[in-house]
Amino acid sequence: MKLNPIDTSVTLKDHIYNRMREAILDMDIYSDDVDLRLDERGLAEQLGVSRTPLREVLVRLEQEGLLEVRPRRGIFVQRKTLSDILEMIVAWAALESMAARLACDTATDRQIASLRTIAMKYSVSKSGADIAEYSDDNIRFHQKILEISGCELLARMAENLFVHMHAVRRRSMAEEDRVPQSVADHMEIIEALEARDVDLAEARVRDHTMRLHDHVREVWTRAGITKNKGE
Amino acid sequence: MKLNPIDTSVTLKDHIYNRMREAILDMDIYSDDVDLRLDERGLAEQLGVSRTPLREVLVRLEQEGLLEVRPRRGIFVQRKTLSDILEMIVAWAALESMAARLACDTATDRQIASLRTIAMKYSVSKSGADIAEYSDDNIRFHQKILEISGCELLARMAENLFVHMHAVRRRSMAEEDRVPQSVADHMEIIEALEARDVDLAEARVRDHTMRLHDHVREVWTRAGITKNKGE
DNA sequence: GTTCGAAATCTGGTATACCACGAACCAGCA
DNA sequence: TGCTGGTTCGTGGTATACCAGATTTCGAAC
Repeated sequence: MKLNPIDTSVTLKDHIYNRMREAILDMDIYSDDVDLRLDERGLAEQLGVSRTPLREVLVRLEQEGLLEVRPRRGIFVQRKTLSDILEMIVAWAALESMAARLACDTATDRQIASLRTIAMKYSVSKSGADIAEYSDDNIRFHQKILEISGCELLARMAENLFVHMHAVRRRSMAEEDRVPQSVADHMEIIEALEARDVDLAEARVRDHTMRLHDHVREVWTRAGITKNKGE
Repeated sequence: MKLNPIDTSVTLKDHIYNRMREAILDMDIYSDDVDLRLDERGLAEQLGVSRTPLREVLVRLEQEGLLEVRPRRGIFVQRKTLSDILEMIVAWAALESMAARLACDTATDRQIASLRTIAMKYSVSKSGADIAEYSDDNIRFHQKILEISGCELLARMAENLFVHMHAVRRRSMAEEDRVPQSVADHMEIIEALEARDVDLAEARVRDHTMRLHDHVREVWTRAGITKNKGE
């Protein structure tokens, strides 16, 4: 007989955190008619827990930049401004380009090969693939680079940034016509990694991400979203 | 008569946070005989507050990597492993080298000149200056680069990393003989920025920080601190 | 009809009490 | 003496109650 230890470390707080995070990310926070205000007591009741653990979760979500707690005023889901988004992409580029450098030195051939598996998926079937699916694989590709860098901190920090990209996607960040370019970029990145060319790999990763940066700025600005409140 | 509005947004929690953070950073967490365990009730009593706001602060400090809360076990100040420290320096290098790129494009001549002010201070009087003081100015120099990049997020993320460098300093990270090299590096960085040479500035910032990385690895390893528990 | 202000009410902030898990201790047995 | 199992105590986790600032509402005065 064999028993696996039951995981008692998963506390109520963790469940609340996951639920809340999920719920927030699922919100269409840029729609005109959403209510960004959250009712602490109401949430606690919905979740069937008291305010105390909920509040600790809120503190955490606030630090991650998903919420804003205004004392005596209310708790609000944070709308990212264009400027916020752009800064996050810059930081992302910084982290991932460094990861590419490290990967050149430390990643195994097998690990680099695993990138191909992800990237190839769409070089062949890109025609019928829908954007959402590509977007997921795209993120996965970038996460993989961070992973094979061997630097967990870089990966973790980038992960926190990726979270906020969910909302951006809704605003038509990834149009269909960008997919071929993106796929091509990925291939070039892989080649640089395979060649163990530190500077080239860094540059290609950075440029790739910064292209997204410029694109987002273009699209959002064109859509007239320049004000700070989102729209 | 003019009255500034009293800042009601500074809540009790903020005070607790500052106190706690200060106290933790002041601890010599690598000494053999320190007690890394914190008593929640005891702290609350010392601070003269109840456990509730304290706990929210603890959640925050945990997320910042200063504490570790083990359910039903206790709250512990986190000792950074050598590997943790090295990863933080890598991430720092990533963020700051990107900041240098941005600064080349966007910083004003005046802003770059302000770097000289900080850097020069020790090129002339480095003889009698004590390490702690240099270390502070060193951090200030790097913060300034992040600041003039114009990207607040980069600066904020780096700031979170710098926090953890306090403890590192205690472990003789900044020996006297490294100061001249450091000062020289700073000057070269400034020159690259003045020349608006994006790639060169990035490389010099990165290399400078990675030299620290290698140095720390050297020193800690030589001291026999390879185990995960600190020592 | 408009404006001003007081009171009711809603919100997050804080304090307190209770609960469940874990660790340490101790008694009883082999 | 050494091991086992149960009890106790200490810890963090959770629930609840109360507090104070902020907002809203509504009525009285103009």
